Amino acid sequence: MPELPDVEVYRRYLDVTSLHQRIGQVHVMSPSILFETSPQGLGHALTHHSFQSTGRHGKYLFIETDSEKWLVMHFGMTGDLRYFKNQHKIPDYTRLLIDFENGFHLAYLSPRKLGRITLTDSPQSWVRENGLGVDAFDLSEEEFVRRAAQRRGSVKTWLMDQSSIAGIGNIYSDEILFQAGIHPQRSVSSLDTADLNTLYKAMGHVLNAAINAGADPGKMPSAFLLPHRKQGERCPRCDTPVVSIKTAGRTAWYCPRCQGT
DNA sequence: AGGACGCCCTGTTCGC
DNA sequence: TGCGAACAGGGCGTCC
Repeated sequence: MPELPDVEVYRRYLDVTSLHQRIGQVHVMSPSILFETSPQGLGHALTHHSFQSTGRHGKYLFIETDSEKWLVMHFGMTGDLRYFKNQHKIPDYTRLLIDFENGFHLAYLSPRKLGRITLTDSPQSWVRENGLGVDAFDLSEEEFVRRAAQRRGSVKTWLMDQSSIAGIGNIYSDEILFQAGIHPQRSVSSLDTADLNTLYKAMGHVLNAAINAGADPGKMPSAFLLPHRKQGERCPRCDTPVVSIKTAGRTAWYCPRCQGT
């Protein structure tokens, strides 16, 4: 789930559940998810401190503490956050568990352990040092067009390139291209001004709509391709069977009629 | 530079 | 029904 809309939903969830509460113990169930820190490092940064605010850049979630450190979370291909009271029912695949002194807990879930957690002093520096591009929501149309002009290769690969635009993954790149009526393997250089304008608008529309749907596939607008990304499904717009191709190491789903061939 | 590919993990789905 | 293979919404390194 964890592309920009999903991570934004997690961020808002943290805001309404986990801020300004004194943290007790921190349990690292799977140390392999940590990088550039250790269970001790996490404990030192969090225990007896509290979360103050949250931020997001692309698919990364940043949580400010009152210990000078920010917690950085990434969810890989699968992941979730869960705030709950009953300690006897720790969710499956909990890799990090944070106890609050009010009796509640925050669990970071990562079934495939492809998620990563670390600490940083500054999200801005961290984003820069890790080569992330501009967040998809902070990208103006002018900058979008400028970047397109410098880009070669396929449009889907570009949308998914975190060092160019941060936040868009396989699912939402498919959705944006579907809404824009552009084939995933079109080269960026073949897009004219009108195409880029359509694509930019589709990007904003898709990401906003997905967040408003709580990033829940079942609540997406009916004109979305997202729930139909599988064999035997049909285009929600023209009823043509959807097809898939392998590209950029991922499976792209699209409508051969609405998006060309 | 772009893209294909293997790999990291493990649960779910597919195909025979 | 059963079982192994293929696949899954990410990202990194390597090779061409």
